[in-house]
Amino acid sequence: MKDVAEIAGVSVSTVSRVISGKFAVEEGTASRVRSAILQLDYRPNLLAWGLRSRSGKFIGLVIPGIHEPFATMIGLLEEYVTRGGYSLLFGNTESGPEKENIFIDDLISRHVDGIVFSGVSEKSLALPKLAGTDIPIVLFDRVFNARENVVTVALNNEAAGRLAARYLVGLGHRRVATITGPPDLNLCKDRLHGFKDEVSRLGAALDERDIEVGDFSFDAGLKASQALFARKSAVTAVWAQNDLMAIGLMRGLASLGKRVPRDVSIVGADDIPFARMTVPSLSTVRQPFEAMCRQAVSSLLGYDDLSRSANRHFAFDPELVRRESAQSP
Amino acid sequence: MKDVAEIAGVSVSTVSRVISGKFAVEEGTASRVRSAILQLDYRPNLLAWGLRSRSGKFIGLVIPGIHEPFATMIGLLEEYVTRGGYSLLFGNTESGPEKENIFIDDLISRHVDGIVFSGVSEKSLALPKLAGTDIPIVLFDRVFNARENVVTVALNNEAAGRLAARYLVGLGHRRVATITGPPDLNLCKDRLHGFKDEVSRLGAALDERDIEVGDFSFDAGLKASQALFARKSAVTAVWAQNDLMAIGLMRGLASLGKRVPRDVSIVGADDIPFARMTVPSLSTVRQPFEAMCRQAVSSLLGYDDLSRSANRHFAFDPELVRRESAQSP
DNA sequence: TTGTAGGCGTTATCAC
DNA sequence: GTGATAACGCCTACAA
Repeated sequence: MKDVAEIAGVSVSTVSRVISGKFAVEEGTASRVRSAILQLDYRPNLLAWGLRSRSGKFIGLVIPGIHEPFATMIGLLEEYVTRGGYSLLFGNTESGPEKENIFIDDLISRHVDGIVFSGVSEKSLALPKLAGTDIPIVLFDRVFNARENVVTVALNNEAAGRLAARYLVGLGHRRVATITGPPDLNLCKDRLHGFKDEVSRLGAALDERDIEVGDFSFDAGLKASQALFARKSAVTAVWAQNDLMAIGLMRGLASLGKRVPRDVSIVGADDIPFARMTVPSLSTVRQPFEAMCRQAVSSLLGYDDLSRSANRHFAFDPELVRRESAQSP
Repeated sequence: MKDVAEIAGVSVSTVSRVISGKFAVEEGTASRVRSAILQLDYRPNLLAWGLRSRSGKFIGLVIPGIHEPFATMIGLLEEYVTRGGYSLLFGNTESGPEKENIFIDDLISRHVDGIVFSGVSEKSLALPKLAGTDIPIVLFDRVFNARENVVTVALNNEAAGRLAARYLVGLGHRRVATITGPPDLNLCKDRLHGFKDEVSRLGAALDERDIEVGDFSFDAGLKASQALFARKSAVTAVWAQNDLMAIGLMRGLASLGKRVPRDVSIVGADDIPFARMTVPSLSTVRQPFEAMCRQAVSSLLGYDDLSRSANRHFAFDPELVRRESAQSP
């Protein structure tokens, strides 16, 4: 910038003003400055800019893995974040709390302007630490009650459970099973509660022994297929709390010689890109990730307004996607 | 930091020295400083640090999408990058060259310490621009000859084609087909050449009309299933140049009533996580992404050594993964 | 071993 | 409308 000023024969302040465009500069000098910028291929130094303005101009993203649906989330968030003129700094905390800790410290040190947080477990060490700072946070898909002034973006999980139940029982299934995610996650409890309640409300049966506990992985679905169907079973339909487990279940059922959906109907949750690619394609309870990510980013960018408003919790309604993996028994 | 110095009763330089640990500091003062740091919950400002050291302490990643296998790449690179004490700044250039341009400018402005580049097309506008800077670059999976001193990490693509051919023909297939990626990408040409050459060398047939041109997407595979098998065909095996197209092909074949592998054998490339999840599971030519990403990062971190050495191009050998989607005809 | 001073590239505040 | 100057938080000669 000093060089630019020299070439254009003006002071650095004038150069700064031309660049920002927020102040009046005579057209003649302005164009001299512009051509000097071009000539030198000058680029502003965001580090220096950030130092002065106390803003790194980026958004941090904390997620517990790169598998779906997180990969989709990363893509969506990146789009909205860059569109807002920020950059995405992302960290995978799958490997444990130490990594999470390091990453959060890094985000603070870099003066991020906001964080989208979706931790592995709900008892994360990071949130209390973040509470000490003034960094805007959005909790994605995880609902805590630790911090009062935190913004929350999540699926209406109970409704998701009810939707799956209504679909399956409506199809005519009388005896259903389910595979849950990690039980320490509130969202799993909510989904299970909605599912359970709606199933019994509609007069169908969900035996306690037909509730398998998984961890949202393909292998958990595989294992559940054994637990549920290795012996003869009266269950004709299963809801898995995410697509990956549903796909694992389908895969396991194929190995067991059971046909989907003829012998067993399956419904997943999320609607990851892969759901339409399987054979049979997977019916699922869709999470509107696009709207959710958009909301997360816009909450971050207009954070102050929100923190003063009462409405800081955004619950999105799930949507049923009918494909091939479920039918009437 | 000023505050820390005040509390500890020392000067800022002493605090700096304690933090860096590179200089001798008396144990007494050092511990006073440390407790002051703890007391104030002080965190160094990476923006200021970067301004002085002219290093943002991060690595940029430019990729043409978040679908597989890029999602896996992101995860792997993030791991190696953070392990080296850097952060990952990533941008998806799927939406076009303007976005790529903006992102690259941002990376330069942020003083990234290196860039892993995997563009959509090989005629990217970004490379020439980057050539003007001294930022270390690693070209991932894309081979250009634009820049002499660029580091390259890629699969041995011709070998991948040969491997697929040997496997399929070895199984007994006499008439094979293939689906390629975008023809303007060198890697696709290389894969095709290897496949073609090896097929004919082994005395099997690959008709020109049985070479479908795709774009690495699921839908391209779907379309190819129509083009190849909607009418009666003598082809009994297909190699798709990536897994996503192979999965699309399987999906299309199922809709056509053809069974895999009984009627048609299929082999993919990449070995994305989903390859083992499909029914039937997908046999494929594996790209050793882990080793490739590790190499990319370590090339970036030790760039200077490499730029002086002759060996700046790393080609990794593919590996055959036998699963269920291919068998003898 | 420790302190002082200057500068990294910006922008904001004051003069002119 | 424009220029000098201070300050953001850090590091590093150089001095003490």
